[in-house]
Amino acid sequence: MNSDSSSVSSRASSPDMDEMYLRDHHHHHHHHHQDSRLNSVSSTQNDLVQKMSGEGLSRTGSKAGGEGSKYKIKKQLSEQDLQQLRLKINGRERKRMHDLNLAMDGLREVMPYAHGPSVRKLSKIATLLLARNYILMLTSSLEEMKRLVGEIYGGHHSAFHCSTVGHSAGHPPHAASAVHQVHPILGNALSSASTPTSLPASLPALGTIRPPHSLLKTPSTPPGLQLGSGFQHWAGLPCPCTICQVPPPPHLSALSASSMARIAGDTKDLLK
DNA sequence: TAGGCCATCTGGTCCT
DNA sequence: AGGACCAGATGGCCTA
Repeated sequence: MNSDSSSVSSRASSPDMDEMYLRDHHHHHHHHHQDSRLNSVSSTQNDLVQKMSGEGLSRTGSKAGGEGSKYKIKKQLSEQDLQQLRLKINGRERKRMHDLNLAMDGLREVMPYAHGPSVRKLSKIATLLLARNYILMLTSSLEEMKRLVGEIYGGHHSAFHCSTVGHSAGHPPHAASAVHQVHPILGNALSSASTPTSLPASLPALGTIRPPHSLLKTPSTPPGLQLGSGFQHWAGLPCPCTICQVPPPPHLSALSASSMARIAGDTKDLLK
């Protein structure tokens, strides 16, 4: 869907909008709302009043148009200055959003789903959900790897290692298994991205995946997902001990690959 | 045509 | 004061 009307300045209006505005708003009116708004900021105060009173506009309209005090306050500035300021602010905001979209593209690039010209780009919300689940999957894979490595080298070292370095010492006993519980249902969470109401039911154990918007708006990680000191260790400095430097056995790689394939496969639901 | 996704504008708020 | 961040509103584009 967004393959061409992508987030990064693929819109016809993005990069040199300021110039366009600067040129256009003096000459003719566009039917686009952006232009009309700019006009309202600029010299055509009549247009402003008309547009504000015409329809129940948002707070944008009601505020500026309601009493006109804004104009009185800002009248100290010349209208040219006001317009320049608006353009400057708009340009900054535009750039900010473009940078955000660039970061989103960068995230898409590293996500395990099929890339290609024929594949529709993940939506933003789908990208974020997939990234989250991908991280969970990697975390669980890491936990599993640690567990298997511990089995290979015997429980003593494993226990000693973990308690010494603090990988899982701070975890409640179920912490790792909780992550493991996520693993089989990552796909459900992914495939449910477009139907967010089904998400909580699909993850009863954690109860962490919420409808997209509340998920995105919630900065704090739910208790069930807090990865604790162990995760910080693994995600940060490399562990100096020998266990952490043992390469994962081949069957673990296969496991990761299959998981990735599953996630990538589920992505198709998001790409519908 | 309805709904999803998006870019943009805009004013408010917070931070430096 | 100026910039960053945020959320609401709006309209365009695309797809089912």
